[in-house]
Amino acid sequence: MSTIKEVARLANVSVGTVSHVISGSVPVSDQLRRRVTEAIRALDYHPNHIARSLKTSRTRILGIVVPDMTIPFFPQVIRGAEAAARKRNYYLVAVNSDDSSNRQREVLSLLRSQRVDGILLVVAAGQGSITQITQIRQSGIPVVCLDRLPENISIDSVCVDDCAAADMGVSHLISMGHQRIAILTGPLTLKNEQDRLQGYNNALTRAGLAVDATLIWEANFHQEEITRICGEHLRDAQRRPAALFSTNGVTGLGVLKALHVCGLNTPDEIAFATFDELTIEEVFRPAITTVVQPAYDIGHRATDILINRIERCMLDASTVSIRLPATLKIRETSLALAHVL
Amino acid sequence: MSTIKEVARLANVSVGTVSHVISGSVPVSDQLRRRVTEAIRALDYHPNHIARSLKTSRTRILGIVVPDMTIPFFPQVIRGAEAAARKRNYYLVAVNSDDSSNRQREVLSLLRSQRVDGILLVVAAGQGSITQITQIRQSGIPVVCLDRLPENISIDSVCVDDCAAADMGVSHLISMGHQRIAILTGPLTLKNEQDRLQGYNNALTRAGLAVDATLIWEANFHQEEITRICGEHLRDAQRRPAALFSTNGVTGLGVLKALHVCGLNTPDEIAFATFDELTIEEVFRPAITTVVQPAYDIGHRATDILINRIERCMLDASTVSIRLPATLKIRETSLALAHVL
DNA sequence: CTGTTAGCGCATTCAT
DNA sequence: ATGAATGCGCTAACAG
Repeated sequence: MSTIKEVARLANVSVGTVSHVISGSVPVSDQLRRRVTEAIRALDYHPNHIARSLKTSRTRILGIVVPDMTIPFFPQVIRGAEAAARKRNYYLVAVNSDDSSNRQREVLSLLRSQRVDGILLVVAAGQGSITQITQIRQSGIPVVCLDRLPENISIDSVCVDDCAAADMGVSHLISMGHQRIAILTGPLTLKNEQDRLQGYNNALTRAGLAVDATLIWEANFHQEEITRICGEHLRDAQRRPAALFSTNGVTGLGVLKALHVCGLNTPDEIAFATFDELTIEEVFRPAITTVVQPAYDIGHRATDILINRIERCMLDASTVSIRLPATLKIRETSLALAHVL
Repeated sequence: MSTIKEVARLANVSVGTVSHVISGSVPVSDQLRRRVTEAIRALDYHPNHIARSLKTSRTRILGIVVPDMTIPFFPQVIRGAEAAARKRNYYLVAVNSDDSSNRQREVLSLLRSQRVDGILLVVAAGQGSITQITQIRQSGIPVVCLDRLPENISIDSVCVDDCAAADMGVSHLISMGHQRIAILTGPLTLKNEQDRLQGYNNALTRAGLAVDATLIWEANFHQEEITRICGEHLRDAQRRPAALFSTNGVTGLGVLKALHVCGLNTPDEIAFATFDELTIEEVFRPAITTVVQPAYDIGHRATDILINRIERCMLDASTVSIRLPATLKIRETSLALAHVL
């Protein structure tokens, strides 16, 4: 790897001049500029960002931490963030936290050690995120939270309007004639899961339906457990709800697996709607009624806010909390039951 | 952000000593060690990797470049790579190339400028990758190619045994009684698409079936175009094949969309098998017969080889080419046609 | 075992 | 408009 010094020697100028033509911050005569660019090409010179960052203490790199990139929602968020970063001349690196607070601590530490200019964070499900976030911010690195918001901390954030989105989905099920509607949530330690549950409550209440605690099923993010938990509730035909709403893609998939295990058909035997697209609805059956989050936009907006913070355009602005609307895609699984019609 | 100097001052030792306790490479007395670790905690000190790397010219960071993280195959590869990297105390950052040679040049340049210790590359579909790879290797950064292999260059690589995998899928269709079998490929400029086509040819030939050029359909990676191309071929009922094999997940999805547009049912009107899982087969219909690649393993193996190269365990070893076997998941879409039975 | 110091590659004053 | 010199934070050699 050639250095700026070698370029300077070949072009027969000083390192300062090379630096100037690269940064463009100081005028350089055409002749020297040409000599320098030629030398750069000849040596296949790539400026050492490491050295540059050590000097400037800025890396133009953003980090994004997500629980698990194999959950389809997150790559979309990342793509949105990447696009926004690119537009403003930043790069984005993505890492997984495995939804583990400990691993999250590790990757955040990595990002700090790498001196990324800012961090986009989808917090892990466990405890301890607040301390981690506080430390990072104290060290001067801006953090924006996406999708999942930590509680008891004032921080820039971008996510869907969870309460309204769940309300919309459940209200739709109600409008299709269903009354006994169950909800399968992720861990309720997560604020956004709580909010989605709240939306469910709101929708029922507004429709004059009683909220039945036995129809609120809390799960986690482990596929087998979700399926087991859901299956247990569905087994008893007497108690079985007319419709089921799940608050995220992972639990949604668990619902489908549980229905499959129990030999239940949707929508004939039970209606179903979920947060997050589970598959390509055009070509696969059942076509699932879905509350679709603007994943790309969430990533994009969050990144814009983050870069604003970094570049001090928003130094004294108070916390920004963006709540984006979700979209309801009505499909087959929420059709009214035959015997209700 | 505190520095090693501040830690040294607070612990009342020299910076050298602090460095020694952090690296563990040089013995330090228990007393000083304790003082130092306390100071580190007190100051919430995070070593500046930037400065360290400038000194050591090693970053312990690996980069992986994939065409598009939203294609489910790639996150799995990345996870495998991440796990392998973590085991050997490296970190992994992932970036997208958008399957564009130009963008690939940009991100590779970024990775070089960041001085990553090694690069995992799934080459973009267009031309120009070879020059890019050659330059990187000349600069001393090891590169391992995954999934897609560039031609005319000797380089470490890990991918599925494309020819055998396609052969397996097509042979299965033949064994189900199909004779007129079409293949929908991605761009044949890609070596692995060529190999998969070769596997198709081999399977037909071995079965004594003629290879019909009008049944070889070449597409690209653009969803709408794939659907259009496939739809055009399927429209004519006279010429329609009995079965269709697609060589990757993106074209596979295009097939399903085209079938949907044409109102064709699989397997009743046309059998179908594809490379790569398109959805969660347990719960969605149609359940598609699939050639499943060991995506996680591909990432894992490639990363191991890369780190071996980096750490010189394999300095003079010749090029390593790993070919992993695929698995055939036989499901509904490849059932024999009713009128054939 | 512990302290001192040179220098990694670059951006940035400050001279000229 | 160009060049020379300084130091970012750290590691590794060396000295003690």
